[in-house]
Amino acid sequence: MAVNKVLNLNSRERNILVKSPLLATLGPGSLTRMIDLATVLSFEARDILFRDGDPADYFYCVLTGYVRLYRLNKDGREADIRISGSGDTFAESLLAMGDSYHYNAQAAENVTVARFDLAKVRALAEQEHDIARAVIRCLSNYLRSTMDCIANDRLQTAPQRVAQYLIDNCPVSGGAVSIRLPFQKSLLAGKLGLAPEALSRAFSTLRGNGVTVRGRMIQINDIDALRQI
Amino acid sequence: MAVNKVLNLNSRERNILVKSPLLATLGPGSLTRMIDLATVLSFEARDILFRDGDPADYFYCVLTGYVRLYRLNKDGREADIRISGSGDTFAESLLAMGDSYHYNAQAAENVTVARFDLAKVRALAEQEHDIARAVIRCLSNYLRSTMDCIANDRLQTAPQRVAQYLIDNCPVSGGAVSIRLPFQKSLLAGKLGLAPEALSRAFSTLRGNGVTVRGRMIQINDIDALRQI
DNA sequence: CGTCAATTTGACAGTCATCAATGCCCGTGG
DNA sequence: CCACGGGCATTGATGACTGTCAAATTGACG
Repeated sequence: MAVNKVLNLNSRERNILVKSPLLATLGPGSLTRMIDLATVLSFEARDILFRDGDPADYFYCVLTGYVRLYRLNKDGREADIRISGSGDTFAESLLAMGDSYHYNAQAAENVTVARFDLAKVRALAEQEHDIARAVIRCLSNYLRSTMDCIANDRLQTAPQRVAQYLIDNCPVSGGAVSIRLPFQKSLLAGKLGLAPEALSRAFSTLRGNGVTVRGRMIQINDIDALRQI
Repeated sequence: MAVNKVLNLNSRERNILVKSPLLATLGPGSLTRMIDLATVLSFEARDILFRDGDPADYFYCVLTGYVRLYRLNKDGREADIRISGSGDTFAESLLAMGDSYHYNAQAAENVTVARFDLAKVRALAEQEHDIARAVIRCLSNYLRSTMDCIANDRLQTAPQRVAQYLIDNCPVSGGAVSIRLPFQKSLLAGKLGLAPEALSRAFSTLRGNGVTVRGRMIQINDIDALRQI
């Protein structure tokens, strides 16, 4: 498994990295030092980056594709915790503490990631204020969105979660739009805490609210109508 | 509402604060400066500390009692996001960004909290490495436990969640134990993402696994039996 | 255009929320 | 210390929602 190659950091990848939330706010010196620490890896769809409980020496930043973070119960059933896309970091919370991963990470499709040595970044953050500040920002953002996720899980039904997702990912604020899902529906289902069948039925329900689905393309007649669900 | 008095920091409160995750690792200088920033407030049961959307100038650390963080859907239904107890901080993620709260905070019982000015702590964290490091630690811990919460919500049934809670809060690792719940069952229900009735029924189910409930006292015949659920 | 995987649809069961009624605990005041 | 009251917790009945399994259909991609 986990066929991956170490690659050189090409300009496109470097560009994504520089714009990622973790690095975007750094000064020139810190930025260079961080980029020098980065190793680019590529994984094929379904490859496992690491498993729950594995000893942890690295954290990651997604460059292209999507990585699925999930956990298993003892029956082997999977539950997604987060879907990380371009620019997102994961396992960064190990910068503070901990020597093993607390969830599984799997490439949802062909993926390239930047890998950072935890100990080296930890040391760097001790020296450079702006790196510590950036880490705090990232953690705060993820904490906030994770808390949002709990609230959504506990308050909203399947159609409401899907409507919410569409609203949150609309380029415009009102009227009619078309969206193209950036990944498979089964991945979206997991992200929303649903079985794929439940996502499909939620879309069916939303058809009555002016939502048309054809493959990955989704047409929305009236965004404001979705807010009322 | 929100009847509260500003109090001086007495020695017991100071002691709790010094042992809290946020302050426990600080050096003498930073510790003093942080404590000097703290204002102690007290709230009565059901008082609202702040509401979702309120402009935010402070974050908090619980000294005594429990504070409920929750959000509302548009029908007015509530969902708990976290229950903060002694030593726990909340709204600390606003140290990085944001000028308003993202959830409601309510005293679950009579409560005393330490309040910190966000801007001042932000400035302090810029100067003192150990404060930034402590903030990173706190955020990492909360992020981890919040991700755990999502996984538990999505993977476990009500009796499993309750069993998990009992296991996590057992002073010993095996055999028979008695636990006293630190708060009302309705609060535990919310913490576990359940309606109070569902918690009650989960306890009924666990009776078949050697769990006896009388008021806040819970007797467990065999902890290892709970792990098998 | 064909093949395989992804998605949809149907049928069903299980879990949990909700509402209502009853019983119990806990803190209050005597 | 005991009695009392009000809120908390339990229990029953019911329904909504979603997970699961299986089969049919569609879509993606070579």
